[in-house]
Amino acid sequence: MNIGTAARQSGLPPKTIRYYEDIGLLTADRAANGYRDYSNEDVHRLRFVQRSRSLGFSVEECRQLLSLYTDRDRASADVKAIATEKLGEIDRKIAELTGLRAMLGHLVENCYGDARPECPIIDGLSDLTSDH
Amino acid sequence: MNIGTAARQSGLPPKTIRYYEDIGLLTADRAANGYRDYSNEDVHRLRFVQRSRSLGFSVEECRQLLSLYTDRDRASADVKAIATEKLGEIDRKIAELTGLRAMLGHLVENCYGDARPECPIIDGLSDLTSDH
DNA sequence: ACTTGAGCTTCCAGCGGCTGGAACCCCTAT
DNA sequence: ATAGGGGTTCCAGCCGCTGGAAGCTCAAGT
Repeated sequence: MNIGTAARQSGLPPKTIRYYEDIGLLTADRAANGYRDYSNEDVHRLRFVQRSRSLGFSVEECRQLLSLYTDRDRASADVKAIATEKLGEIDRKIAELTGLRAMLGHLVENCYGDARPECPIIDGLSDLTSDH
Repeated sequence: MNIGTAARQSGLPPKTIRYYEDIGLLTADRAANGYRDYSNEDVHRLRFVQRSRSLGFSVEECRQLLSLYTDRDRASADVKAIATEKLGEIDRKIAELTGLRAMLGHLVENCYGDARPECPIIDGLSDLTSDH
């Protein structure tokens, strides 16, 4: 199967698949004409990476997960450790964004948003400690 | 005031301040010896950018906000429009992360995390549609 | 048989937002 | 005089792609 088909089936753009090969994440066979040739198993791995990426794993983490995915004898604890760590990161990001949201939301709420120059948002960005 | 002092007072690393000057976000005077020379007003602007960045505004948005900040006659509606748009982005990000958190959390919860190779996380990454 | 157009190949460059490092200059204290 | 801790420039690299150019190959239509 050519890269375009593999792309459609995995949900990854061809460019990205080539990039993954470039960085040694996933390799593919080559057909006689030099085209990359993907097996169904290759497509499974591509989908696996696509999903892992969309769940917030970095490419390096995907590399680890992929080797755990391939190693049928790995301990589930190894996988869980990576996933749990990522869960913590996601939680931290959510907390951070929630804090930002509260702060920015507060500023926006207090801004009349009319033609006048008085603007609590600008004032707030100038000095977040004071009361707006 | 030298760049190091401005850095300490604004909360931005000197490298970042030079970078901002490079991309034309904030310029500084030069002293006779060629050193950048920051006024208190410059430091205010640096802090303003630092805060805007930390609230999730892109550098380009900071450029807009900065010109609104500098323009004492601007309408607060202009500022509010940018901030409200950003608020929407933050909300979308939070929603996305919350979804990820739920999915990954579900996978992690169902994984024993022991020495056995059975692993719902790996299975889930292989095929998110099936039941784990 | 020839052309067209889609799809494949490689390689190089650039995005955003810094950050590290090299090589050099300047200022102050000892 | 010298040592250090500033400052200056410029170039390169991080991550994870993405766009584009130039050139192949293949299948379909005329």
